[in-house]
Amino acid sequence: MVEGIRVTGVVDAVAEALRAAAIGGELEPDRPVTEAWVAARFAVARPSAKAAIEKLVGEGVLERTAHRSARVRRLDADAVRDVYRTRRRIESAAIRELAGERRRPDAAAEADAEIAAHLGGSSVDIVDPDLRFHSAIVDALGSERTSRAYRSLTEEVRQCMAQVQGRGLISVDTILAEHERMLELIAAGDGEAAVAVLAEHLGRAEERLAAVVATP
Amino acid sequence: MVEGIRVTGVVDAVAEALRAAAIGGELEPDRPVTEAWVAARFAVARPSAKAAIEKLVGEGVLERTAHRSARVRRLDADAVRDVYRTRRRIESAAIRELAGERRRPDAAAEADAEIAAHLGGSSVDIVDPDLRFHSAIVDALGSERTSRAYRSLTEEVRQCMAQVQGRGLISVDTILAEHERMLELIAAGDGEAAVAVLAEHLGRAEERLAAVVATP
DNA sequence: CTCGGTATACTTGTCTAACAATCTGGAGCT
DNA sequence: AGCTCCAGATTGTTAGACAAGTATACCGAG
Repeated sequence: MVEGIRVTGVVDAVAEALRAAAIGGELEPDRPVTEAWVAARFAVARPSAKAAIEKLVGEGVLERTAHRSARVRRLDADAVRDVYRTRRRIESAAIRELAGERRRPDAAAEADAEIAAHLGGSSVDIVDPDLRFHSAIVDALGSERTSRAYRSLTEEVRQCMAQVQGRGLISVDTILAEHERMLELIAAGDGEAAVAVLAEHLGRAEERLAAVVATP
Repeated sequence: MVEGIRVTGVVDAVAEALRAAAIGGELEPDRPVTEAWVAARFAVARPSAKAAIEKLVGEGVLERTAHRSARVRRLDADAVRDVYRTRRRIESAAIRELAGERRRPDAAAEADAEIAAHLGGSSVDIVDPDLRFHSAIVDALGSERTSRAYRSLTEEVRQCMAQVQGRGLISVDTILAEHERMLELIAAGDGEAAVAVLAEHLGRAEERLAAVVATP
């Protein structure tokens, strides 16, 4: 049995631990994740391990074909591009709506403050607050379904970051400057300009990551 | 065992049949869907029924709390609004991109032709081609993740249609006219105007459905 | 008559055990 | 060398069992 408090159940606990291992990079891609291995690793029965694996397959964290072992999905350049373009679509819509009401998302500003604390440091440390900034913009819409769609994208980004291990990142200064510019434009009601900054912001990250992912 | 060809497996077949029953309205909301009932209904073992139910819970078709029976989710006015606003966000982004390249989605025009065949008929018959029209616009982006996000929304719309049973629908003429206007504007490269038509188009449907769902 | 606590029935959660179906990789043969 | 076939490994499915939790019905007290 897995350690810790059992709020939900064995299957969810195992799924959570497995997800953390997958997006954290502890499980390298293409390594088979068999039901037996998961069962032994977390000391649960095989059906429980199976259920946890199937849950993650449903979420897209793992991939599997019939009668084959599951494996951590390896993101290629096309997948990275698709993730970032979908991010841009959702986030652009959010920005336009927020700018239309001149509504500045406070949670995004707080995430920016955390990024500012790492000025001059490594960009790896700001992956989390950066994603929190972008998620805050989307969450400001108060739309359960829009946020859910965006969340699955951020998890893929996190997994991608673990895969490239800090290569191809953009300087903290640039990220922070563009974030603040976007917030200013939203507060000023200029949605189109804010969307343009976002397109530049995400487009550059897309290019960098796609290039790095393609060259191991 | 469920009838038909087993391409994938028992669990997927049962899940598919259950999903069809849920979004088709055969399973009314709030009616408990127990594992034992599903197992008996499709002549499978309880673990298989359990897996199928959990798959649908993961997709959001069914909802369940611990140790309680699963049930078909009942959509309320807030849920309908959230679905339609999220649809608008994704579809607006798609329209802007397509209009930017003056790229007219052919599959959407084909769906419109099918709608035209029902002119003067009941709006219930065009639910499918109407959703196909909108999906075609999104699918024209060629983005796996964007399409997947939109697909889950269309399934919720379908379920909602089964729930309201044809009340509060909009005339076929109006729908078709707005569809064709959107395609024209996309081909002309006027994305903003096309988005405005879409907002009107979906906004009206949102209001109608939300009102109908709220009054049983 | 109403309220509250208990007990029971129902449902899900988890595990053990087993066998069938299928895929992979290598041994052996041509 | 290339192909075939077999054995091992892994998943797919089922059966049965017991534990754990929730909701509801029932009964007694006020």
